[in-house]
Amino acid sequence: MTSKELIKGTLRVIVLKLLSEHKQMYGYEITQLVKERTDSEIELTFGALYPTLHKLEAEGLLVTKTVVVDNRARKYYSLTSAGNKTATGEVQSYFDFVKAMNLVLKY
Amino acid sequence: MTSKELIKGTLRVIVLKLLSEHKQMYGYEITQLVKERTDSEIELTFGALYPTLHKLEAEGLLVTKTVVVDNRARKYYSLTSAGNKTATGEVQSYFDFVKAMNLVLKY
DNA sequence: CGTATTATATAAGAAAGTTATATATACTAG
DNA sequence: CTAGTATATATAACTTTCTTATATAATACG
Repeated sequence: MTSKELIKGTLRVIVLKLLSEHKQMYGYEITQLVKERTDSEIELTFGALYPTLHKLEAEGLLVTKTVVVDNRARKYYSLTSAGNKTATGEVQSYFDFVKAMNLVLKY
Repeated sequence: MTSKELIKGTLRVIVLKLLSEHKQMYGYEITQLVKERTDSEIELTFGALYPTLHKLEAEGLLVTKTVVVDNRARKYYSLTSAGNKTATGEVQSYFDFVKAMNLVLKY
């Protein structure tokens, strides 16, 4: 994982986007998908991921459902309709921000 | 200014890059150049900028020079050679991170 | 039987922002 | 002539967000 500090502010967007793609995901699954897609360049930590998920839940953007799989409790997170709208908006904001950054850094 | 939270982690890169382009810049000038280049999408706050500049100074990446212009003290910041090397590296890391983010978000 | 992998979660601490505040000059508009 | 805007630097209090450490527990592999 190259840049640890750059993840600041983007964790929320990552989570919203992945949950908008999948009907439901559990925490560990989210970290593994990010790791897989980025060839280990971005590795989410649980200490950052769970507070983010809990905050999204508190905001009413996602709901949870606990299921027992292989004798282990697994907690699934899925976006509400408000969560899906927010996801679309925040992904757009992220790309707008990257465009703005390009204007600053391209010289 | 659209996305306030996304600036987290990128302020340092912005400052390093702008200072690597210009022999010297003062704080206000940095905020104005960012605002100008991004058509006001990114507006740096002084409460974030000055601590960042002071941290870079403490790390030996920049040096300061105070000059009086129009009866007002103006503090110029300029990168050391170590600062220039760091700037190149951190700008590269930023772009690598954006590429990784694209891999996560492009689906 | 110990280590790695899978799996969730909290707590303490650090880092990096935001917002508010203080200070001060110069220019512009009413 | 004075109130507001622009120029200019800086600190302090506070909040958010992330890192690191810790606790817990089952399964699989060797």
